[in-house]
Amino acid sequence: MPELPEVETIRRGLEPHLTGLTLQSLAVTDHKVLDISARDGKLSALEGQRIEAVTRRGKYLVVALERHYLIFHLGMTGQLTLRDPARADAESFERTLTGLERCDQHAPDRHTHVHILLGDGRQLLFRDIRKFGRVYVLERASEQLFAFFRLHHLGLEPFTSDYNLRAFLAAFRNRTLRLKSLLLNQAFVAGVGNIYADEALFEAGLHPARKASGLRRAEKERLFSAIQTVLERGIEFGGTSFRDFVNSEGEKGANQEELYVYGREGEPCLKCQTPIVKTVISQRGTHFCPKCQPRRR
DNA sequence: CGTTGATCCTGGGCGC
DNA sequence: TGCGCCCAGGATCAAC
Repeated sequence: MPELPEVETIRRGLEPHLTGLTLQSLAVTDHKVLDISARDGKLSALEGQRIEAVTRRGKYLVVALERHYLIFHLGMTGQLTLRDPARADAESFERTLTGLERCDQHAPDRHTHVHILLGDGRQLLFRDIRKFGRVYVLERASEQLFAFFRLHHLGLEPFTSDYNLRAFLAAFRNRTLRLKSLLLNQAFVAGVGNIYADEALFEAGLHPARKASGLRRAEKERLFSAIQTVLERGIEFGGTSFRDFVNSEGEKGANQEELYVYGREGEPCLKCQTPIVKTVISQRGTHFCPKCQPRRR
């Protein structure tokens, strides 16, 4: 679920609340989600540090403390929510709602693996049903973050000067795989996952099974723009909530209503009415319009 | 070096 | 109602 637009939505939700607050205490209840290098007691060193910034690179969310970085990757089902125990609906997660009552907060449950208590009494909770998510702790020395991103093979970062046509074209070098696989590779463009890969290929009018090596320059240029377009739209609509994604307030996004191909198998293409086709490419469900995205150019 | 496929988890939906 | 099976938005690493 959480691809760049979802992580950015969470980041924007957290940043104004977290910046300036103190991380009072941190408890990890399932150490599987904790990166091995952080399991040696480095955690207590975080307590008492002030939160200076909340940033993002690809699908990684970075909380910059005074002397450390606390990094979250949400995997497939990860959720990072801000909870105010003093709020009226704080406990409603655990009881039956009636009438117009709403519950936008997640009370901790058996899937909540990291509990962070903040200086103002609120909590930052990391919850992840499938446990594919990870939490990393780095010392905040120069180059540490850069090395972390290099270790995780992160490629071009959309919406930065990093993401320019020259670099994009260069990233096609020695690539023979299919377009869908290329887009899922974080070493190509960081932050694109299964949903936005399908949407970007539709936006660019490119068949997902075409080889990266077979694209003309004009087609690469279309893909370059399309990736930005679909990510931008995803952020604008607050992320895509198919199953698990919620923002930092526990609310669903609206981008699932704006998708052209993902999850629309058999439904008419919104541009040409041709039924959307679903196949499997590199073990991932792949959706496309056979008419708008022809196999041969 | 690039690419492919298996694998880590849990829960929901579906068919029987 | 219950059970088994398949599916799910990600990243890594062994093997080719």
